[in-house]
Amino acid sequence: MSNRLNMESKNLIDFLRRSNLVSTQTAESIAGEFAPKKVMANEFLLKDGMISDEYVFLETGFMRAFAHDTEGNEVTTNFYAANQLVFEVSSFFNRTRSRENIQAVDDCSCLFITYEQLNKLFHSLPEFRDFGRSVLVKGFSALKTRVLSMITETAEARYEMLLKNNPEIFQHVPLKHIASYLGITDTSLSRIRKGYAKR
Amino acid sequence: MSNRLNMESKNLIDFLRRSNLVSTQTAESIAGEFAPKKVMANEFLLKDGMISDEYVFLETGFMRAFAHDTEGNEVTTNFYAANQLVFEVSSFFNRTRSRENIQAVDDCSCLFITYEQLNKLFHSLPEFRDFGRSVLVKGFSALKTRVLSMITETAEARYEMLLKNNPEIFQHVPLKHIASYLGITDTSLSRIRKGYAKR
DNA sequence: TTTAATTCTTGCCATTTGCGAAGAAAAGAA
DNA sequence: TTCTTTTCTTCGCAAATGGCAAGAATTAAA
Repeated sequence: MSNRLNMESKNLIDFLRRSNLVSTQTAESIAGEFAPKKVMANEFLLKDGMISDEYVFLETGFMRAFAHDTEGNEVTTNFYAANQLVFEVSSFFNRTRSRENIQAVDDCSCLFITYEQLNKLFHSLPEFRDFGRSVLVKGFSALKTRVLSMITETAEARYEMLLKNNPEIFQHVPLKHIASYLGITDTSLSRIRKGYAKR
Repeated sequence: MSNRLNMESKNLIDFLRRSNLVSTQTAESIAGEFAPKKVMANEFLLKDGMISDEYVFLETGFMRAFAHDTEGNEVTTNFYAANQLVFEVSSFFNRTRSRENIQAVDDCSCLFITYEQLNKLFHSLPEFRDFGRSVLVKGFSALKTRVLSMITETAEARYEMLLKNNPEIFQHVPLKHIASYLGITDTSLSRIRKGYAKR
């Protein structure tokens, strides 16, 4: 394997290592299976109706996932910053058509493996299985937190949380996408930002 | 293994089989590891602050999961009917303290294995690994759908969906629990049921 | 640079939902 | 059955949010 490829994999190796579920050596051999891939701004990593076949690590760039509601409006379901995994769990693991789109916001450089490769690695590397499970569980847990905040917090509180915890999102996407992610209209978000609820 | 135990496991075996991921033989040997357990009405299968150590199959009865919001109000996060798995993903797999409670609504009879047993089975039975992954992925996907419906649908539409798809819930728990699950107050739910939005 | 498209803000008004409280209804306990 | 507790409904009012539309601001394209 070329030195250059090693350099490219460094972030992925670190990402694998940080889980504390895989050894350095295993992390390196896992990362060695990943192939590079560029996605230019506005291009789609996944289109609804397609079956996702790529388990993607985002090295640089920024992505957004969205679905369409019954009236055809875009509803943002997720944002992805660098050094994160980007894939649609349901389509990828169930081999079903995705209901979501994943689009590059900026030019992105990625590393990916296919479903088949992932399963081979799961089969041969118990550590990677644990890692894969951990990814799912963490995502699950984050989603639960999100449901809870949708139920118990006001839109204003959810906005402030997002601003505090994920300020980078605001540097990459228009407010209307953030609004739909928060479950409100762009009008409401504008009012919230204005601080019209001053007391 | 006693005949009686086999009888008790029948629903679990069917449940495992229906995934199409495990053979009948494997399903039987998996089910053989499960131990029975009763949870009387109002008792807790899991209390917040505890670390969940049981992967539970609910044979008969009905359960409810709930968390507390910042003001201490109960927020229902899930309902569990018979022939379903009942466990808190995050606490169980991450070995962390649960933020949720799971309480028996009626007298329940369950079958369960521990975290350790589950991992042993995962290690020795690839088919069961696939099953376990499928359970996680399905739950993940259902949660996503829920978030989307919270964002794109009115409380009335969410109520009608729940009534249509999960009518059994209404036979087991008071409306206030259903209200908090839908993300509204019991007052609002009452108005929606009244049909005040008649047109 | 000029034009066009997109995004963001604002105002008006309607709708949805919440809050607190009171009473009715139902369920559970004595 | 009678009493007590819980649940459910209803009311008046306030707050949050949406829909529509117009214009301002920003960004992209020509």
